[in-house]
Amino acid sequence: MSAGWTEERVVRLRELWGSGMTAAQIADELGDVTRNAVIGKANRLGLSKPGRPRSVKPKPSPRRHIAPRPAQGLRPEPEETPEAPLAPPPPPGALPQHRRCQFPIGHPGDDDFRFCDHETVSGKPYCNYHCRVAYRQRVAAA
DNA sequence: CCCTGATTCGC
DNA sequence: GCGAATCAGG
Repeated sequence: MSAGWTEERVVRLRELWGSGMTAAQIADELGDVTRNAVIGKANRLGLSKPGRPRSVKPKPSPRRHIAPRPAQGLRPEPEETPEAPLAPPPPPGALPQHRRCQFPIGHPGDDDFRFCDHETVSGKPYCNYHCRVAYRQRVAAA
């Protein structure tokens, strides 16, 4: 079964990728994807560092042949993350669990891994800050 | 030979 | 858009 790249999974990918996790680790964490899929998706998202622009390749015809691709050149840089929520989350019991931001903080599997726990915005599973992080590209048009 | 991310290109 | 195959570097 292939769970497509839902927004939640994309968000996890972004966080994990930025957290210094390797593609293999991320793939294992997300599950149901290979590291190639993770890297491929990361590339499409505009992540990935232009450190090694692999270009010089004869490309004899290992698979099939030509495809009129005009090259990709520049890719849009992702916006910088907005202001981080420095304020501490509400104390336990101050909010019902379903009103707490479910955004993962830290490295999954790590000892201090936890969730954001700030108050959520509306019906969203995340707080104001993480909604912007999570749904950055969405809610644009119009 | 193991791993890493990056790119290409058929689907 | 997706991801295996492939590449290139450590």
